[in-house]
Amino acid sequence: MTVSKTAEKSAEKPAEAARGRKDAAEGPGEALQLGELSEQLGYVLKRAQLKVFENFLRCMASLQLTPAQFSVLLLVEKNPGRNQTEIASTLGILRPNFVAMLDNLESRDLCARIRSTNDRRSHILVLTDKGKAVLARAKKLVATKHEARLNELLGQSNREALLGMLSKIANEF
Amino acid sequence: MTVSKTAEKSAEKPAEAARGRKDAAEGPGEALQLGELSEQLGYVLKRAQLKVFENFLRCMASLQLTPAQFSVLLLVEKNPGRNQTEIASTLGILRPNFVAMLDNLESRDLCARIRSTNDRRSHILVLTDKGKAVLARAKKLVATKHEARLNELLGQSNREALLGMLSKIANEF
DNA sequence: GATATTTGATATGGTCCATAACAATTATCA
DNA sequence: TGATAATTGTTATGGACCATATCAAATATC
Repeated sequence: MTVSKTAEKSAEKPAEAARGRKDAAEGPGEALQLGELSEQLGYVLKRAQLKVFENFLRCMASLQLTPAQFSVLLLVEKNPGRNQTEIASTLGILRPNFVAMLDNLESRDLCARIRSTNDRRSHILVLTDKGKAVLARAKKLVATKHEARLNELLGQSNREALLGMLSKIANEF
Repeated sequence: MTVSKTAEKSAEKPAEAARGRKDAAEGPGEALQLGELSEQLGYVLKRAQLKVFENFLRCMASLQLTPAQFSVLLLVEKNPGRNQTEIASTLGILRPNFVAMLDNLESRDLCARIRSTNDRRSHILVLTDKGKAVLARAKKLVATKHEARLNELLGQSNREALLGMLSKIANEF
């Protein structure tokens, strides 16, 4: 069995795992030198992203929503009446991979596919009432538990600066 | 056939893909609203990370090094004589998954496993001469093509601030 | 009306991540 | 000392995510 979406274990905390065994027996001085690694933006970026997702999953454990699912619900709420192709591609999800994702959300009655009358090929996406309610609760959890923790760690203005720089990288790099 | 590590196509540029088809026929106004999504740190963080890795792979195309492989070479160079468990866990790689990675690097004669004389269970890791040479070239490519581009985009001081905040998240979140 | 395109879907394969289990070796301690 | 436990590298395996090819139905194009 594997840990499902809501992973709790995460099996390897980078720095801590390296220590912890030999140290007790051989003394303190066995920690590896990260060296230039800690200056590599890609490396640190990846590490930070994993931590943030991990925390997001913990905060959302009660609602069982992954970051990707949360983003779909947000986007459908903001843009009701769009079809699968539009929603998927805006999120960078390939259409084939979006099918199973929607199957999941639809089976949990969070969103619904509706055959379009204009174009009977496409499925219009909308949130169900339950979907809207769950999303509302999810937003609150994210705001009070997740983003709040980041503000606490970085400070409000730093957090905004960080967001700005990341957006710049995401859009202009 | 799939595109190997050095992906060039990347199949879905989030925002651009959504437009591009209907637009030409139906006019401009069909872009989806990202809404609160663009304020979600996790979302933007993930997007930025993908862009950075993508650029890294392009810069390293001539050396065929992935970010993960680069990090292994860097760490082994900085900490010669450590065994697989130590190197892997410092990088957050699980030992079983590290085996194939080392098989690859070793088959390309970039690093070598040496049976330890102290503990004949463990394999000491070192860079080969070729490994050192390749790593040196890799560092130059990263500095001149990859990190330079980031400096250009963000500015030196912003880039450092970004790195600091990401480190904080990676270590203290 | 013949041909091409788009949409949602299926099948499939690759990569990465995580767990269980094993043989060889070493550590522990009764 | 010798039985038991723990560690190292490894294999096997399965899940999650990503990417491509292909399909039938519907629509667009010419």
